[in-house]
Amino acid sequence: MQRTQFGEMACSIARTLDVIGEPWSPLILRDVWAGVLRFDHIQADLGISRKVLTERLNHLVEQGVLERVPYDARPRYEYHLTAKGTDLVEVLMVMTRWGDRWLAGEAGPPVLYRHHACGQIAHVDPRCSHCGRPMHAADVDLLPGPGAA
Amino acid sequence: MQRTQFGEMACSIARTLDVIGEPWSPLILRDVWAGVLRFDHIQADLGISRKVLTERLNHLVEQGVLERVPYDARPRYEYHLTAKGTDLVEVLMVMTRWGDRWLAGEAGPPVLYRHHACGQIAHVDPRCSHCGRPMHAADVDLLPGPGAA
DNA sequence: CATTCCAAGTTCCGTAAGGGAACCCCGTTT
DNA sequence: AAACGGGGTTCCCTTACGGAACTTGGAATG
Repeated sequence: MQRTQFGEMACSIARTLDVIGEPWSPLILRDVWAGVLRFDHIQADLGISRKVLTERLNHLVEQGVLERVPYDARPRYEYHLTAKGTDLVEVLMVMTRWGDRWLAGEAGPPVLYRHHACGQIAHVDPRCSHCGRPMHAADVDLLPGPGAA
Repeated sequence: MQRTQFGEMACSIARTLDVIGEPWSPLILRDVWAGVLRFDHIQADLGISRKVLTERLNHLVEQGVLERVPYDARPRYEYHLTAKGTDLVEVLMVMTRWGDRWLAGEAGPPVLYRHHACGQIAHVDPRCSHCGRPMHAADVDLLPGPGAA
């Protein structure tokens, strides 16, 4: 929806919302990450209207998060994650962690992550890039950076 | 906007979007996290319409992410993060990381995080809760969990 | 050669949600 | 008694979503 443009704000959260802030965009990325790559498959999996799916895919391609890749001599296309898009999946992984913890209820998480490096079922844990210790909301101060308005 | 309800899907991402998927919600959380706690202050800071701000705040309170706290004998209220909401800020921190990396450009990040534990300027780094090594999009397999549909 | 098939969109319409400005309520200050 | 100020509510207009039907372009079928 988003009549207001967030991209101009001096805030990386707002700018990120300009890319994936519309409803459906994160779920489209999730599908592509999980291997649901084609228009009709995504449409059926999500139950999204074809019109809106077209808009979202075009936007995500314009933003460099997805790329449109032919998979046949006929005009047939798949959507793949770019490096920029793959990086964005970390946001989804943290959302998954939160939903698992606060919304899954008795049934438990719908999806589990198995970490390649250790082979264990695990979840993502935010840590400090400098010292490696946990880095949660209360563990940081916010300071103006070089790109501050 | 979101006529489609995501909350019923067997997906923690979709369920999380039901809480903070509408436009503005993440920015409202950001403001509260950063200490902008009152209706008029949030409204002025974001430039959001008062009507939509009322709706979003009510929704976030209903979802248990914010709480409405009186700060005066007069009917005056602030919004504070609950434990559930504080946990959700981790999603914002990862969004910040992504926006800083891919969208900030020459000017650099608008905001810096200083980690209390080490005192250094740093960013959040997703790691495996089991082995502590990096955990990015390509480092996991997705498996059906106990709450799968 | 004409018909059917299919993926991938595009078009159209009705409805619901956002934007903006004005208004309201209620306790306080002057 | 009048003005003030925070925290909303109401109204109208415009835009975006949902859904279904239609289109396009190349293959496969008969």
